Amino acid sequence: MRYWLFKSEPSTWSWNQQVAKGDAGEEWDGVRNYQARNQMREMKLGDLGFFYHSQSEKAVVGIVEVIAEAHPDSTTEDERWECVDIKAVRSVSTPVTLAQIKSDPRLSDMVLVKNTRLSVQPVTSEEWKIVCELGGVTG
DNA sequence: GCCAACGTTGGC
DNA sequence: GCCAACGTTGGC
Repeated sequence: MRYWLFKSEPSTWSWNQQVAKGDAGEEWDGVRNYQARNQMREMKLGDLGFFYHSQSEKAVVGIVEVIAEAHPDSTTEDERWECVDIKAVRSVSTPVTLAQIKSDPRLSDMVLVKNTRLSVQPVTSEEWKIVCELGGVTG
């Protein structure tokens, strides 16, 4: 089991929209970046991820589960691009803000901090645990 | 709205 | 294959 982080601008695709999809979930499509795509190729069914709102909110707002492994992105004919499907698992009790993450020395190596522009990122199990605690998610 | 960081493109 | 120019992302 591995952990990930999915970044989205709430004006493009928000946590509320993801939740509204329910267990059917949704393609994490539109990724046009090789690094981000490569992360998705590594994902396995049942892996968990944080749902992060960039731009105005800048906070981890929910937890998602991978429900389909990498497959062609239906929004393009270009076969280079693949994506996974994810569904909302639960909201975090308290959104964990970027400021909080940055101020916690235990999280200083998070990709979210070090490579701000990568939209799909790996999260270590240690980081996962800490952010869950900060978010009031008891597992 | 600005700008730094970074990825991509294209000329050579 | 290198690198300058350009475009995009995202934090502030």
